[in-house]
Amino acid sequence: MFKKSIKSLMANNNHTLEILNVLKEASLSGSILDASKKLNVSNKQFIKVESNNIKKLVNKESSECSNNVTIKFQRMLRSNLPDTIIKYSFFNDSVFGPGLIASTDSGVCFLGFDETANANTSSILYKDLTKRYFEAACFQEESTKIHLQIIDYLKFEEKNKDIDITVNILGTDFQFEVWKELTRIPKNKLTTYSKIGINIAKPKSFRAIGTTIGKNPIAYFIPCHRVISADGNIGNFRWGSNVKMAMIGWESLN
DNA sequence: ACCAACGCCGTAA
DNA sequence: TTACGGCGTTGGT
Repeated sequence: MFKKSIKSLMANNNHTLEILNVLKEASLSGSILDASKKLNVSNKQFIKVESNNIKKLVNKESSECSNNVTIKFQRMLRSNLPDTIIKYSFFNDSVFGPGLIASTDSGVCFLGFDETANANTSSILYKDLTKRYFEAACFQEESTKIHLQIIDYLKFEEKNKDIDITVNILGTDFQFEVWKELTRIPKNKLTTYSKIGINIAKPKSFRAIGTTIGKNPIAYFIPCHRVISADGNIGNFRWGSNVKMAMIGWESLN
């Protein structure tokens, strides 16, 4: 169904709204990630969004659309990690594809996606988790309540559902400052790396902000996908531009 | 403690 | 498109 639309997009010079229409069609058939993959893989242009439309999104007045996600930050100390147990679960059926979620007794410590549908212990996700918290003991545990709740949420079967999540993560002062700032970006709005810098009173730190956002341990809920390049390109994304595009597209529709 | 290298950048040419 | 400045973090001495 959306294959046809994608072809016509390739013929024209596609713009954001057209891309989003394709994503919309795709989401109706339950495969927004597949559509994003096709958009991205077939033509690099498809991840470049047209400047007027992106301007609209970036400069959109907040917040006619409020967040329905509330994040509480619980700081993890590296020195406690040897005594920490981390439980992790793989999942396969979120709107944004397969992924990995992990938590300690105090909160969620990791959430990532893998567009290559390779969510298992040989995946980049598992390597990231175990490298990040290498001192801790990690166990696979599929029935962890918070995991089930979040995996269920990521199917988005219920519209505009509220959710509160406590995250228990490792980071420097600067990193926490940046990640907290991300949670202040309203849903359905985009911003840029440099604007984040201005907001945290470090206007020249945009390069470091990119690095920090790339280390965001909790994908989607700490919404690093809402940050794009100042030139209107969608920018990079640790879990792949396809997933980023899918998230932006999804939020613009919901 | 020091320094080099790196990364979801920005912008000038 | 390319090049380079600038900024925190990291991993090597």
